[in-house]
Amino acid sequence: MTRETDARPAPAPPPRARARARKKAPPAADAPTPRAARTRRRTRIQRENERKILAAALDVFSAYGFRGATLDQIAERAGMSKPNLLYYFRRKEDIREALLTSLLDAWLEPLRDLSAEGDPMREIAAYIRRKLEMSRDRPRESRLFAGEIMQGAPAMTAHIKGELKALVEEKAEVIRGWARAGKIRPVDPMHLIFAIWATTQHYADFDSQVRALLDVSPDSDGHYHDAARFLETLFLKGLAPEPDAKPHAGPGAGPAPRTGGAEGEA
Amino acid sequence: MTRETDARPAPAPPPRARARARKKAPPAADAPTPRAARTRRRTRIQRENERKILAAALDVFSAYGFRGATLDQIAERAGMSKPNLLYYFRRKEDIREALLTSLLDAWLEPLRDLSAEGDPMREIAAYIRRKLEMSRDRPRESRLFAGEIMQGAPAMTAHIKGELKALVEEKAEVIRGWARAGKIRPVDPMHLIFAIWATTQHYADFDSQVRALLDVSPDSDGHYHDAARFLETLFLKGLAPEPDAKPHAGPGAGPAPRTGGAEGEA
DNA sequence: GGTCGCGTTGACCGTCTGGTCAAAATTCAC
DNA sequence: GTGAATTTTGACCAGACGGTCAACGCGACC
Repeated sequence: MTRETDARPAPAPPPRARARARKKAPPAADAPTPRAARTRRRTRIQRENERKILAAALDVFSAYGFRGATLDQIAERAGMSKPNLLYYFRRKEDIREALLTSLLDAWLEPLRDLSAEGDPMREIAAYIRRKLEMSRDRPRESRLFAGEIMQGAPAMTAHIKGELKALVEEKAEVIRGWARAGKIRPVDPMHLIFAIWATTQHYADFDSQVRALLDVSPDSDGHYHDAARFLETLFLKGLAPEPDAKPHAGPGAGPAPRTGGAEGEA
Repeated sequence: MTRETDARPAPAPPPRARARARKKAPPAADAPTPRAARTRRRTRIQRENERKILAAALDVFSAYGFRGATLDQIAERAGMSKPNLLYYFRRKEDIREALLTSLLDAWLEPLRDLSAEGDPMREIAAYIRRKLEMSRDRPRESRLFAGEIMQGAPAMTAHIKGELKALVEEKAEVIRGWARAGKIRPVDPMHLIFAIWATTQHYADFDSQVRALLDVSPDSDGHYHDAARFLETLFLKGLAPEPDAKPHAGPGAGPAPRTGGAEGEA
């Protein structure tokens, strides 16, 4: 299976230069910009409608996936006609791009806040708590990203290999530092981060299953409390340094080996 | 957002009883069975082609999601024409159903093997190991189920509320028994199971992200070794009973409570 | 070697869907 | 108020997609 973007014969862009009498040459020939972006200045209406569209797209994409969502659905939910929607975003793909980009930053905020200065255990506990709150309060975002990545992240590889990777590596180094200092058990920080993502986002991404198995109604949040308790126990006890932990006094315990997470590993 | 199955205006089944001269009354009027199922006996060819179709569907559904997959794609991958495919499964939806049902059992096998008789820590470690191996060796299945559940599990609610729930509750009771016996830290067993699912399946479902962040090429499995080490540490240390754990001396604190099926459970 | 049920297919159909276009409606600065 | 710029829309389009149908193999058994 190829994976890749949406891979498929490709809808073959309708012969853009359709033979229909092209009265006046289009301003920018084949401009890939939506008409709205070609105005003198960014208007209030533009900002508002773009916001409405992205909000609607979040709803629809997160519920049905990119391919499963239709422009009509998004347009309706945004309270406008499809051609109008396409006045602001020339292609469905552009909506996806804009949506992902606009949400990614906020999504990574909790990890960004993980501070080398704080107490390791407290920092990790806070990170878990915040991630879990995000699953509870913003499940659509979680599912949106999950869906994207599951399809091979066609529209996100750049973000992942760029900002995300940089951030994750930075924080992995922080965690490694804590381990060297004997503040936490020496574990592979990358896999620790994955585990925190997986366990917390699980409650948003697989919400329907969680609720079915726990007998929680769709309008209750009760189980998040238990989840928080469990996860805090698991990670804090799982990461607590051994009682006899020795702060690794390596000769010039300088900058740790570059990532890979494999210290004495592999 | 409604969620539900694929929710949407519904493709309005093409007027089945199209006015085209209906020469002879159809055998079963409006039979919902594929033609292949109406033969006297199940032939070798039937078994073979159904297998091919389900194999192809697993590839395609897991890569593009149900809505994203097309019958043409599945047919091509199964090495047959679309009408031929529809000779074996009358509707796309039927393929989904058959596929999910045929895979669910094997998917739950590792949990089924979690035995009340074994040593708790060893049992849990084995479960994690097997789940991780499944992510590595059968990522398509993982993504297939993940995609289904993320969309609200339209075609799986029965399975989830039925077999899965029964199994999970049975095993939760086993874990509860271990906790009562002081063999593991007293934790919410449901959330423990979720955490194991989440952390292990993460490596299949979010494979593309994991590889990008870890710099692992698509044809390498190396990182699964580190993942296994990390997860084993996390869960075993996280669940290890406190040193001063007292085995909850119930009346006749004999051999660990039978467990097996749900004891005091619904 | 005929025949009868199983298996396969090319040609189609109706609908959906992403996207276009020309023109009408609205807004806004002056 | 008015004219230019911006916004909105109804009517369309072409390709994709799920599904149907009549008819044509085909092979196994007599």
